[in-house]
Amino acid sequence: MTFKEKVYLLVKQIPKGKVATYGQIARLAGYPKAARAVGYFMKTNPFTPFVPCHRVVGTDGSMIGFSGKGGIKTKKIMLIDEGVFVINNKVDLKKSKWNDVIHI
DNA sequence: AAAATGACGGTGT
DNA sequence: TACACCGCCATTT
Repeated sequence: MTFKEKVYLLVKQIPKGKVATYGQIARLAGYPKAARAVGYFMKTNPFTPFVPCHRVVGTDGSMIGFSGKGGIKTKKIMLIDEGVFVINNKVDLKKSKWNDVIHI
């Protein structure tokens, strides 16, 4: 199992209505500082329909990346459509972060 | 094999 | 709070 495959598996497990950060995926995959590599995998993901890369955002909820059609706007719409709280191009991680243990 | 690139993250100013 | 730098990893050239 390579780091790359772990990343894809983790991203595939992100439930609808939740999002994860690049750093979080990297950490779960075993390399806490490989966030950049994770982003690279999302960009060149060979399993586009199976890997919901639009559910992966920056550590502060910033919607970076997504070079697809419509760019950031499309990503934002998709997330909102799934029930994720999005405010000003940023995801409300307090409510929509995946694997967030703390819940008030 | 070495250097450059990129959908990042943390720290400093 | 916002911007700039440096460090990290995998991939590409």
